[in-house]
Amino acid sequence: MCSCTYDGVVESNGRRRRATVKDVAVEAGVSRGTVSRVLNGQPYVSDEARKAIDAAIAKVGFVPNRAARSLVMQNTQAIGLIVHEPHSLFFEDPNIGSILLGANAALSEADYQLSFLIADSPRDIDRLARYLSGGLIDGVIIVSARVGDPITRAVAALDLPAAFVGHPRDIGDAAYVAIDNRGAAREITTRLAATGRSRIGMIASALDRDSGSDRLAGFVDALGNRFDPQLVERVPLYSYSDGQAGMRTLLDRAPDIDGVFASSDAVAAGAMDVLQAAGRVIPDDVGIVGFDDSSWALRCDPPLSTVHQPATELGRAAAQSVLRQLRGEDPDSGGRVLECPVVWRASA
Amino acid sequence: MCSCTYDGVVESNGRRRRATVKDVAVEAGVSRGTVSRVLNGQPYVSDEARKAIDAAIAKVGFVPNRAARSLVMQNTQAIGLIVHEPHSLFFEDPNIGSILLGANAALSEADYQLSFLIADSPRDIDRLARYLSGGLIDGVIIVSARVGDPITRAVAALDLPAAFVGHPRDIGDAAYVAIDNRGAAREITTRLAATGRSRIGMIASALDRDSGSDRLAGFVDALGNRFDPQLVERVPLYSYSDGQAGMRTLLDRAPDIDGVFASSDAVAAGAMDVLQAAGRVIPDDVGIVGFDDSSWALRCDPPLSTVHQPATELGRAAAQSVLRQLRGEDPDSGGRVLECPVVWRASA
DNA sequence: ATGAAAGCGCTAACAA
DNA sequence: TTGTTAGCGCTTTCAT
Repeated sequence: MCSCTYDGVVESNGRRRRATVKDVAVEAGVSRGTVSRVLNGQPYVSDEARKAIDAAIAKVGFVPNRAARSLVMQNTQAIGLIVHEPHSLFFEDPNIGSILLGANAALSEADYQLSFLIADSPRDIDRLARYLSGGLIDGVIIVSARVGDPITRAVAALDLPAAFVGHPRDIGDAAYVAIDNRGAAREITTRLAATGRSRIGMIASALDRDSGSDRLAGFVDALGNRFDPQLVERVPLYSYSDGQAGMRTLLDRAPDIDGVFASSDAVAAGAMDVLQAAGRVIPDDVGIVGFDDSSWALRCDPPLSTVHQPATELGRAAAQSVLRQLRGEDPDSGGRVLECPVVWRASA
Repeated sequence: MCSCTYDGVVESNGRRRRATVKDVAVEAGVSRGTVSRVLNGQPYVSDEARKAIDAAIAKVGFVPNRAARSLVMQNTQAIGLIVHEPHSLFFEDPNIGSILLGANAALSEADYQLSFLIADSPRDIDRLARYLSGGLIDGVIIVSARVGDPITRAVAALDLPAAFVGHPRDIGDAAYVAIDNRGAAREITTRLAATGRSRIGMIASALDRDSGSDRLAGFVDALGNRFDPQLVERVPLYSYSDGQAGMRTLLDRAPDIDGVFASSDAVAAGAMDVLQAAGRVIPDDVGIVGFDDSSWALRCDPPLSTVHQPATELGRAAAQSVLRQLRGEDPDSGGRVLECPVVWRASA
């Protein structure tokens, strides 16, 4: 139960008004400077004054005006998180929620407010650029940027403290937190091959992003000279329906396929449904693995072998990187790469 | 391609600094007042001055400081959207993304920034209350509040312009935008019954929220005296796994069940998987319907009959309500209830 | 049509 | 230890 009163102060004309430092000062019988010192936990305040001020704050229900403080401090204690995902797609991405939560947790500890900013239309991007440069935000976390992203450019132009989740190639030496998509893809493909498969294909998505192209590269790495380009099908999105479509094509082109690396769990789920509808038994006839370790993986039957993404940690680390930059600490010297273990289940 | 330069202004000591109205004024050879008038599109500015100022703005790369403007205007052109969902659960809710997008679209048109605020822990709620009262936000949209929610109380205490998505019973005459959960539940249950089912059960979730209890009430309405309490199973969440659990219990208790109203599509998907695993054929042996018309519905096999929620519209309408309140227009006289048509597919 | 000047609420430098 | 004062960058009277 919160006992806070947001009473404000009654003016001579009878209207209520939000209390200001001045009201507190008058009520406590001290100066505004002293009130400010208490507010900011600075030393050189007598116990007596501090007590009087605390009482006065409670009495008039004072809450500092952040805009005023921002104006003088040149900071806002708020950090933006931009997801540059087209349209409503970002809710299909199982990681974004966790990234958001991880970032929020880290910022919350440092008493920063997370502001989730949506870039849903060109107009949004414009407004966003203005917002970023308007000084309402001290730093920014950028998720799922592409190479050549206008948001990336705007942030660079503003040199706003920023951290990327993922690693587009054109962010210079900006901070980023990523996973080793290529290494993980290589590892899970190798394991899939080790289950005795000889005709392994891939449904590759989102090749315009580092995550997508890296997963494909890892797949190629793992197969080495056994790699057959015929067994790779490219689709636009990490989605269930693109998984279905990709699998249909692959099945047409190579009915003898006995292993599939799907670029995400959602893609794997779509592929699995198509395979099963075509009478294939998983994992007996075809082994299949995904990527993300999202809720899709457990909904599959049999449950999906996949790569676990530390999404919460990605968000948390990105937030911490921004906070560190804000404190003027070492700029993380580039980026951090987080572990993403393979989770082996029954689908392969 | 954006030609904006965020150059700022070079100081005597050589360091770059963000340009201010004063810099623009000097550059254009006018006063700050005139610059401000141009910035705010006010009349009584000569074409000559306006042209000089526009040029100066471009030259020095001026972007207004929102904090300063907020301080004097007492508003921020930003509106918060609070989702009070425990933990990471809010990304499981298929509607929240659309609500977010709808709200963003409406606010974007009015040149407001949407700030998505997360209430993930008690500490968050505290910080949130401070944030709301800190004047960084002009109004707020509140999603999935429960009765007695501390956020609701804080907002009421601040009398911040607010609109609820959904209709908790204790929000007084605050604005809200909702669907008629009870009516829709009644309608879809009636239709399910009309397919010739005689032993119809329900998996009821989230009874601590208006949406959950209303759906149950509608179910009871529809069945009238044919209602059998034995056929209702209560589970905590609108989730796939709670759907599975609920269906197992129901199947144990009433093996002759031939119709199921699941309180959400995710619940229905869980229930459907359990039914099929138990050898029931859908819709021949058991008819099943859901609620939400989310991506779950199409992922089911056979696809799910369900109630379409106009989630985007809910977000948009809530945003518009807040904007109207901000403009001092009629406070919407309580709430709006949006249509939610039944979508009939193959599962029943 | 425009300039000068007074604040919005807060912090910080300087005096005392 | 405390009070005084000068801004932060902007808008907005009130003169002119």
